[in-house]
Amino acid sequence: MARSDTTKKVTRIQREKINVILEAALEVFSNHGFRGATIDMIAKNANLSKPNILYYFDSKDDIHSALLSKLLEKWLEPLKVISPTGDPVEEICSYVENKLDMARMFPRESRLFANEILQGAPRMLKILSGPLKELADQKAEIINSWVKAGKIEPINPYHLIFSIWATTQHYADFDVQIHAVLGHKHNDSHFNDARTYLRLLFTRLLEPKVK
Amino acid sequence: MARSDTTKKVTRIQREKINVILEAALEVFSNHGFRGATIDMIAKNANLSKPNILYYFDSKDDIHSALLSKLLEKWLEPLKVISPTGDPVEEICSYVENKLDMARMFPRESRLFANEILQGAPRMLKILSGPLKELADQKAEIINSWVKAGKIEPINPYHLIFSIWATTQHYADFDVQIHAVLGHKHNDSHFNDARTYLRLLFTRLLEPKVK
DNA sequence: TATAAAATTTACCAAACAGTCAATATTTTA
DNA sequence: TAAAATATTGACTGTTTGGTAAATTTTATA
Repeated sequence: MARSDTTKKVTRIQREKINVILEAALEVFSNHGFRGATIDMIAKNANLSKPNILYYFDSKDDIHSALLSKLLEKWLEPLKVISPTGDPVEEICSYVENKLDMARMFPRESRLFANEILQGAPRMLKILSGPLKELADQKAEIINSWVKAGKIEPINPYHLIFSIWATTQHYADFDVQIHAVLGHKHNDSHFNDARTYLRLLFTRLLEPKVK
Repeated sequence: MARSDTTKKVTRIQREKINVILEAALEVFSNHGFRGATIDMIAKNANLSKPNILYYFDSKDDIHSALLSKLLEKWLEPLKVISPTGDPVEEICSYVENKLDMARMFPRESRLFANEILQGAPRMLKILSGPLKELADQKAEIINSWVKAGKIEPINPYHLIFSIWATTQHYADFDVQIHAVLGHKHNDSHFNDARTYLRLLFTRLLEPKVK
């Protein structure tokens, strides 16, 4: 068991080094996937020796799990914020913008997530069919109530959610492709266009047609 | 150099075994990524021995490359089909449906692609910024001409294309998540809902508003 | 500042893995 | 059907990698 897992109090050094390791691991795992990452790569990135890494974490798996659970809360937060009392179209568009902001500001987290799902989510299946599903169900119900009240056009709420996830995370996960197609490198300027485009996309979808 | 690469003619057995190997490799690479896959896994899947695999392909890399280049043509085909002379909204919606069909029928190919892009496309960058960019540029121009002619509402053509890629491939790449959230397993029934939803999404976006 | 606790490192091990090679078996063809 | 070409395999090699153990250094504390 890793030093930091005992019941004894956490030292200053432990706190610092654990953060350094997780930061380095996020970099490595998000760029290479779980199997493509090596403890040595993480160690090099963290300026620590491999055994030193394993002094703080029991195993490679352990580091990866720590990252995933740390990530989850942050990842679900924007969806939680959707409120049944707000203006429907604005609630959805704000959600889209929040997710897009996360893709821009936390692309490594997005790719860590994508890597995990892509490989069949071996370490996350329970979370997906537990907390994530429950949250999605809850928000789908809100969306349905908006449809019933005639506040937005009728749509399938689950597929609406999927399309929001897909379109926003795409800018982080497929970043390389986007830069290749747009033909410019090393800047985020396309995020402005993306925001405008996505707002239009979802506004047109949802806004009730005037009769 | 692998036996099959010589200039001599390809035998029946070579043709058959190469197909068996590529099929097995697609299964393994798409589920585990390049680094997560092993030649042994491919061999087991193909009912061949590891050295036998390496009799037909020089290396693991070689198998992977063969898969990627085989995939590319099939992957770009639906985009090529978009024609400037057709009805704009229908052309786009058909493209969406074709891409969605591919996600349903060739999820492994989609994941192989996603894995590659997610890791920074080390073996595909040139194709992305070459043929893919050119094709995207060409289609973006068509879309722009439709906008100028007032046949569709003004939108950024590149981000339209990105959102089509994102929303359709999502059903293959994030399959596990979708099944977890929808709470049913082992069937494709949600693809019907997805088709309806996506058609609505892009129709509402593009259809010129009656004034 | 002496001692105990925590942190770090050097030198390892064993398993997994990509790839080789020589021997053997099978298929083709003359 | 015999010789030649092709296909397959078992046994192997060197390397990478996750992880360990024991010794050493650094930090905290009494």
